[in-house]
Amino acid sequence: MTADRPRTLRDVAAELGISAKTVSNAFSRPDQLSPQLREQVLATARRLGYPGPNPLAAGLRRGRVGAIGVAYDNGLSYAFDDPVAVALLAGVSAVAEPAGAGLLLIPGSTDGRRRLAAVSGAVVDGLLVVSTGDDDPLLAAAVARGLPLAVVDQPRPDRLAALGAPGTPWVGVDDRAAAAAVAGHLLALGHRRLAVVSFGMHRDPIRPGLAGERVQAAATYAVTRDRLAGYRDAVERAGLDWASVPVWHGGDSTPAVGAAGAEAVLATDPAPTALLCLSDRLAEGALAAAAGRGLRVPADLSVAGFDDAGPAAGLRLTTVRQPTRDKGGAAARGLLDRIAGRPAPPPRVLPAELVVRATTGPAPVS
Amino acid sequence: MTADRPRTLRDVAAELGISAKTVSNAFSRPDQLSPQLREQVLATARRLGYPGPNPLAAGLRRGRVGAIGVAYDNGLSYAFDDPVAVALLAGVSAVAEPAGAGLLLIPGSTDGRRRLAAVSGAVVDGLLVVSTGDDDPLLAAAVARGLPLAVVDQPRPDRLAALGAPGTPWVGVDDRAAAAAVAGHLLALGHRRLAVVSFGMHRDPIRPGLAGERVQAAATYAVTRDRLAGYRDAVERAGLDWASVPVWHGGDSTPAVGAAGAEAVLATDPAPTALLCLSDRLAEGALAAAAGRGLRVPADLSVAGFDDAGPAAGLRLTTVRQPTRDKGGAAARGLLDRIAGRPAPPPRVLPAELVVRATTGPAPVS
DNA sequence: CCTGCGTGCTTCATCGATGAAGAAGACGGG
DNA sequence: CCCGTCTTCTTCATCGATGAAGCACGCAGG
Repeated sequence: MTADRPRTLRDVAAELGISAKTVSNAFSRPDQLSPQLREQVLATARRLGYPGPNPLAAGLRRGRVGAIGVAYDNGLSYAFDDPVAVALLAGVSAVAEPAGAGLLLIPGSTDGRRRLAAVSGAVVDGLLVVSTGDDDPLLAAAVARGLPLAVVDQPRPDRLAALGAPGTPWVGVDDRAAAAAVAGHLLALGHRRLAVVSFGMHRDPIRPGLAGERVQAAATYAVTRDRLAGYRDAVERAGLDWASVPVWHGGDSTPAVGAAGAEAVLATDPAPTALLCLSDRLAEGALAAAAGRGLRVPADLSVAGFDDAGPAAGLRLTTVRQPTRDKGGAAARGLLDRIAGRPAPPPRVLPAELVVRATTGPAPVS
Repeated sequence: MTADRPRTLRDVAAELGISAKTVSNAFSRPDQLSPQLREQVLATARRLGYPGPNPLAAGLRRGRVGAIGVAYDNGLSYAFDDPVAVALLAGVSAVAEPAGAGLLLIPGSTDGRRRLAAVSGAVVDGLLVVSTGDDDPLLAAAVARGLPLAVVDQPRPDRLAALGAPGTPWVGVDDRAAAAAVAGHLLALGHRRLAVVSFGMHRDPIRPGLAGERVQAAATYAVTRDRLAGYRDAVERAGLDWASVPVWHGGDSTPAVGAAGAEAVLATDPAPTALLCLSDRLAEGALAAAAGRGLRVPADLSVAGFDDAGPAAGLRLTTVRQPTRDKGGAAARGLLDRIAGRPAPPPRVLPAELVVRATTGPAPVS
């Protein structure tokens, strides 16, 4: 039996009585040695069961490993359940794959320490940070790595500069304008009693409930903040008082949370005639809650979402279409540019548009 | 200005006049030095902008990088579009994440060389190979790495043993029995003219069309082979001739391919009254094709899928429910076991069950 | 015949960290 | 007062490869 210790370059070199470097060249730089010797080296490698240069060692020496890391605000497991996250990853991989780059999905964790350790310890050439809060230490850890970085959605470019990462490729949409558009749509339909169902405003878990203006302004998620600001813009433009609009916020962007939020705001008095949900998944839950209460949509209640992902079309949901896939692609491209030493592209605001479907209609004549 | 060269352990050590090893310990083994010194080290590290031990170098020395690789038969980009693949990844990540392991999605490529290079060069502690053909060099490359391995669906355990990887954790379902169950269901409904719409039988792209028994038997995808064998079992058990059942095969598992396949088999004479699709996505396309032809489902045509993933429930599709997510989870667990040096779990056949919904019904009385 | 250059291979240092083993001082027990 | 043990830190070798530079040889040109 042969020794079962993993083989190295030196083993192959020793077997043939040549230098290790030549064996290395046989694998990595075929032009550096004669074809005959190369064949001989490869044959010997096969015979000895040498799997080719250890990528880890090669990576250390070369300073490249051929992978980009994706750090997601929430955990991975959550990411795969969220159509928006999946679409984003699809966009990232569509760009990374042809470039030959692997995608390292960095594990999240409820334990903050481990969460950061995963970022610090990721074996990658660059990091793609997706949608984190303004003060998330995850981002600080990413910046600390000193690796090329790219950011999707949040924090915003100005915040990135403040965090010591100016010139970081950034991709997002104009959340504020888009939110104003949906709200404006509902107001134009005659709705005067709106309510908002939002996901979390801060990373830290909160007790779900109504959020006053103070809480809203203090939201560390820029996306949340801006969408709320957009709703507010439209509401005030219509001459209404933002303070009279109940804004409920819960945890993650899931149907369950959306349902809970809808229940909560529908219980307020006077009851709203239209719900502005910060995501389609929340809207999905809101629709379920409405159905549970026997409310007809849109006759009794209008519901609007945000994202236009996953089942939005199937639910005939009025929402904002975000080019989620493109966001991933553009961010990946920006990151790969930085890795290759090319200049960082400027922050990129992709278009978002209102998509009116069947879940919004004229306000009921109460 | 400080020099912008990345800092290393030695820089920090030199700054404090202590050994590099002590700095290393400050980060990795806090119990090995006094708390005061540790604080001092960390503070100095912060001050110098040292991002903590280089994961690559640490990985090389330790022989661990904290990530598992996922190699998918088709490319990544495709994977994110396929609900089955996404569910599988969700299962994998649900297990990997709490274990603190990252998920490296290995890029595919149309270029065979690069495809293999990506596997050979992946910086991981183990490889999860998902659903490859029996003779796919990808698998050989994975085996050659000498890393812990786990396989989902195919190749089957016997084939793995033949490839020099006996004892590899394997997870799948009994495709043959499950396929026999769907086909049996249709036969019990009185259908006598069945047709099959299949995805590819080999990795190499083929011209879509009808596949004779010879081609079927030569399929290098074990899953395809077994599902066809299952259909055949049921057909012959019902006293029918398998050779009279048109079996169409195309490329990927997509609605477009399914629609093309449905068109093709519906054009045969006598036209089938029931379609057996090898996946839900194919079935999705088949339903669209049927609608396009003005066929009522299931009055005029019954359609059955396989997987019970994604929109199957929404489409009210009769199908086979596979525990896709659990497959991913079990495979990941098996792989992590191997990485941790624990014995490999035996091959695991998870349950699959027929789910009858609204797309299958009694054969039309022609 | 000498110079100059390209080919093919080697030597050496290095990438950045960590395991194993060891030394210096502190401390407690007999 | 001495010895053993613990704590705290150090030294040394090593993980497996590759960039840079160098050496030897062959061949063409003057």
